Amino acid sequence: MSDLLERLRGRGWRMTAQRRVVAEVLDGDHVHLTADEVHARAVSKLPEISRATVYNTLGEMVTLGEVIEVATDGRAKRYDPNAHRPHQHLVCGRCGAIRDVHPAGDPLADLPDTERFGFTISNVEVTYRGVCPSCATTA
Amino acid sequence: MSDLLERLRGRGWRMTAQRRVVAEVLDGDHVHLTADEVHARAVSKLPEISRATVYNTLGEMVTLGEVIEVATDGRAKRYDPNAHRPHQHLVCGRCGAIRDVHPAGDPLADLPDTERFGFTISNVEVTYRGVCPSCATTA
DNA sequence: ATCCTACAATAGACAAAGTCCAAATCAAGC
DNA sequence: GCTTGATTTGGACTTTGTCTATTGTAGGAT
Repeated sequence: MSDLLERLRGRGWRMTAQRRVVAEVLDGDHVHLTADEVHARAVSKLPEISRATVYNTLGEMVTLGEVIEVATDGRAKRYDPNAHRPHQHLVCGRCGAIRDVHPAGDPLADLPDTERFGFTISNVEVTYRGVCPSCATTA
Repeated sequence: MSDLLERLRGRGWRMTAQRRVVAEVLDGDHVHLTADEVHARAVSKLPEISRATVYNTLGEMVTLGEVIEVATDGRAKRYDPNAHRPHQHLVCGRCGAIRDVHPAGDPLADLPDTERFGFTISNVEVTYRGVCPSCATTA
């Protein structure tokens, strides 16, 4: 289960109770928590953990490339532990629900050289926006 | 030149000095200012304009569909006046520069039904990330 | 041209999300 | 079990954005 924790340990990451709890809370599929949500859940397992530590830890996991930061709504950033399976996101504009999706095709190939302005492109983020089934029925 | 202003006027938008200034500041190609940047520029044309008014005005322009809100970095939202020419964004991870780009193909068509989870999808946002030429030379 | 009135602008308090720092604590190698 | 450098902590601070009560004004009516 806890792949994330294993990966981090395997990189010689110094292990502390706080880091373990953050990794446990964040691990899983279709998980896209904000820093505050991570903190709230972490507190229930380790009451004295501070907000600063949660922010630090999430930032380190992002730097290590084990977690991806997604900005789906211009509010709080969300953290996606599924960094090793390339995927995109499908977001409900009403309730904010997020699903991981796997489109066919390669969006990078769709961008002609003339449209690259000399940039060295390293990745592409695709966000599909719409309304989820349960919001759709609630008019 | 000021297409944005024209479009707004044409919709019966009540015109005030403040709204005119915001529209003028925001108009153009490859423009992606934050609300505070818009405010700063607006102040230089109309010193007594307030931050709240800039936020209100930008929000209204978004609601009217004349301006698009883009969240490229999880920090401040940026405002893109180019709402009537469908396009995507190319972002430099170092300096934050943003260019409008026009990829070939339709990313929506790339998402199979089985990956739509019953959502009604209304639009797709593609963000290419990389390093711009001038940041690349500055090692 | 002037008057009305609903809509718009303002200042400033407030809130949410995140960063920074100096001091205290602790994991892990010896 | 020490030592030490990495980690955690709490709280102040910053940035970004929202809300509200009050004042101002655009534009139609007269």
